[in-house]
Amino acid sequence: MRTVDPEKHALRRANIVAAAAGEFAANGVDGTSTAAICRRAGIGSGTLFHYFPTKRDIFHAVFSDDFERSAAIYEEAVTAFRAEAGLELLVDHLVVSLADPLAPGLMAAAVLQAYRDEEFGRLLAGDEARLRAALTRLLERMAADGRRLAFGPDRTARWIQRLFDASFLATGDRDYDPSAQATELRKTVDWLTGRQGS
Amino acid sequence: MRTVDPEKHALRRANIVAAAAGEFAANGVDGTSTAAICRRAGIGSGTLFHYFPTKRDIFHAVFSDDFERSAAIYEEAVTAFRAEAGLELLVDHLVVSLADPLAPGLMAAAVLQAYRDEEFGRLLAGDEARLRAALTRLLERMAADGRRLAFGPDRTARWIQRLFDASFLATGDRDYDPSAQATELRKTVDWLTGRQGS
DNA sequence: CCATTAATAGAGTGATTGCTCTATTAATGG
DNA sequence: CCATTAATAGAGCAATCACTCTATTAATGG
Repeated sequence: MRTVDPEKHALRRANIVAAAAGEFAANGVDGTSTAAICRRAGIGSGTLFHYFPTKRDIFHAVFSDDFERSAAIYEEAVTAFRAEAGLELLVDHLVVSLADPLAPGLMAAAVLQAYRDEEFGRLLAGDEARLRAALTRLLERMAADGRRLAFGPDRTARWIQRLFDASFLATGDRDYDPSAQATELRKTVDWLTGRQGS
Repeated sequence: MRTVDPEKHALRRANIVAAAAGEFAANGVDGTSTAAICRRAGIGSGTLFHYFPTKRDIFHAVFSDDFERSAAIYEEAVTAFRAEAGLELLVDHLVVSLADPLAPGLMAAAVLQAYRDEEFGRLLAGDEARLRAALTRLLERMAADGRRLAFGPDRTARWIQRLFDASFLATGDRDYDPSAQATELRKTVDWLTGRQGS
């Protein structure tokens, strides 16, 4: 008999996913050929389809791997003792993910895919909903503590999300300035959440 | 001899562009086949390529037609007597274009295309730059009139743009509420531009 | 050290792609 | 009413696509 080493298998799988992410970010789902993924990953097509049944499944994997990690952070933020600390945890997480150079391309590819691929749409909506739920719960607590939010907790949560969505898109700009962006992002979030300051 | 009627020609061309826009918004550039455009426009492939040399050119036309109309509005806004009125004109224009149901799909398609198609990248960057220049000039005048902007004029202009970019993406959501969205958008712009109020 | 089977490569396949070419129709000017 | 040519359709083509199939290698457990 020969058994499968789950650790080695996961590693090889992750290597393919990483190569695919680069291609998808640059060319979108339909613009990426399975041959291009193979070339970048340094494998043959037989190997690729040994790990994933279809190209679509590779695309799903790129995101669901990431969403799992994010869900853990959302959970942690909600259970924070101070609501402010929880919000800060979420904002930090988002600011960090802004640093990923693949982010704008992957985001654009995801928007298009969500239209045509119902399963992927649900995947994406799930992550959005989890983040919004976490933000909303924290904002509700802050409002109860006397913070004057710009809008209701749920709508303010949406705006924070939207702000980051927009920033993801902006990271593709040639003159994008990460540190100025992060500072301004935090200041805007502060305004949305009614934090005192200049 | 037989001459070409420029008006009829433009009309037929516009019909193809409209059909193509719908396909591109739903499936992206690579996900849209020229056959699909023909089907939707109700024409044969021979006709399609009689009006446009390549699929890429059709995609460019979808945007450059729109950018021309926008450029005229930017121009009008900058030459407004009161800077506030000019800004309002721009915001109104953006809010109106948010109503286009194709907006989020086209935006996603555009982001991906900009990576791989240098000419299109310049086209897109040109419109962005024109809008930002108009916003910046108006904000500079407002700052000189005593308005206290959230950031410098140029960076505030960027944030206004980004806010709308984010809203374009949001219009794809199932529970998108246009009127609440517009109200909140204006309130956020008011904050960014230091307008007094609640 | 052998049986088993996971891992891999790459040639091959039918379907689809963007686009060309040819033929036909119909509108215009004289 | 005819010559000219814009407008249109659709068959056809080389290239590319996602994916399958077969063969080979190499790692594991007994």
